[in-house]
Amino acid sequence: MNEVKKIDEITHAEWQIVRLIWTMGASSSRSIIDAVASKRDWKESTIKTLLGRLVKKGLLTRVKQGQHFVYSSTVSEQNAMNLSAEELFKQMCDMRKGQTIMDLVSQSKISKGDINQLVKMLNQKLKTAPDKVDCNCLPGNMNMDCQ
Amino acid sequence: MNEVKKIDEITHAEWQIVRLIWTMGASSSRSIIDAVASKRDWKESTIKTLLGRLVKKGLLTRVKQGQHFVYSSTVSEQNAMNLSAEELFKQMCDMRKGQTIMDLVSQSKISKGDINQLVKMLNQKLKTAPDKVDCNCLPGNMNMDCQ
DNA sequence: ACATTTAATTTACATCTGTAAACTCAGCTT
DNA sequence: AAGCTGAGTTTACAGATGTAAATTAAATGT
Repeated sequence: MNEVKKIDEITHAEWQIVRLIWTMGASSSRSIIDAVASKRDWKESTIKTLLGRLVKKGLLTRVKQGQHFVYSSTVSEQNAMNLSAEELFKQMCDMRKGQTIMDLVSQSKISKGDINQLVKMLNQKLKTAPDKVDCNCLPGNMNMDCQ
Repeated sequence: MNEVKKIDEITHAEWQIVRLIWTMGASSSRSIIDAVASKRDWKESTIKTLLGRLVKKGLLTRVKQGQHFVYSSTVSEQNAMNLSAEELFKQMCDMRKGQTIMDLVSQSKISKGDINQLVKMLNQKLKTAPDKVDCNCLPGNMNMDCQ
């Protein structure tokens, strides 16, 4: 059930674009350009280049819709977010991930519902949690597999 | 009290290097090269280039120690991890961060101590948590400020 | 049909990344 | 003193990224 295609790294500039598409749903380059341009002053060209690259990366697909194309994303926003976060975490020290998660929790707006789920999951996790997680930053146990 | 210098993005290759330094403490390029080479088959040159770039980025400093240099990091590992995670989160949709944190929690080894802290913080946070966090992916409320 | 508008494709170009060879300079050997 | 060594510096080079102008092709107006 985990049909998670390995997402090619999403760059800063690209996030701006895909987020719009996730939220607006399938869209023409026109509406994307307008949406982006209203906030970021990127030239049309720039946005088109980005759209092209995203298609090439496989993060977006497009279908001819009359004269222009309609772009839609191939991965859900939640999936992309999770994968990107996991990707970042993979290259960091195991021992300190708990604290980094603390930091994220403290900095993020989280709904009551999500908080409750989190607490539930954590309590579950607590049952089998180790007293201490070892640092894995030295070669041999380092995750150098990423990338 | 938050003397957090804005960390220049740390790249994949660079993480490998800094993690060693964080763990081994101040080290000569020799020991870094040996440590890395034992796992990754990067040429000495490569590692030297990376060290140089890290110094230029301000993530490492070095002091002449006899004939060679000793490198040490200017930011703590925890700090770097937190900032990098925050950086990534900044460009993502507010509404779904809770779930992404869930995902991270589910994928990460976390010690009992950290879990307890997390639960505590979450329970605290619950008191003032919103029922729903709004999506901020459309221009106007999107965080396009990053970078 | 011809000019104009729109959209997509190609080309551009500086900087950053991954990866490394070549070169240089201060000591160490002999 | 002359060469070897270890460590740092410079140069290299392809692919990724941010940013966009130029070009081509299709659609529409008149």
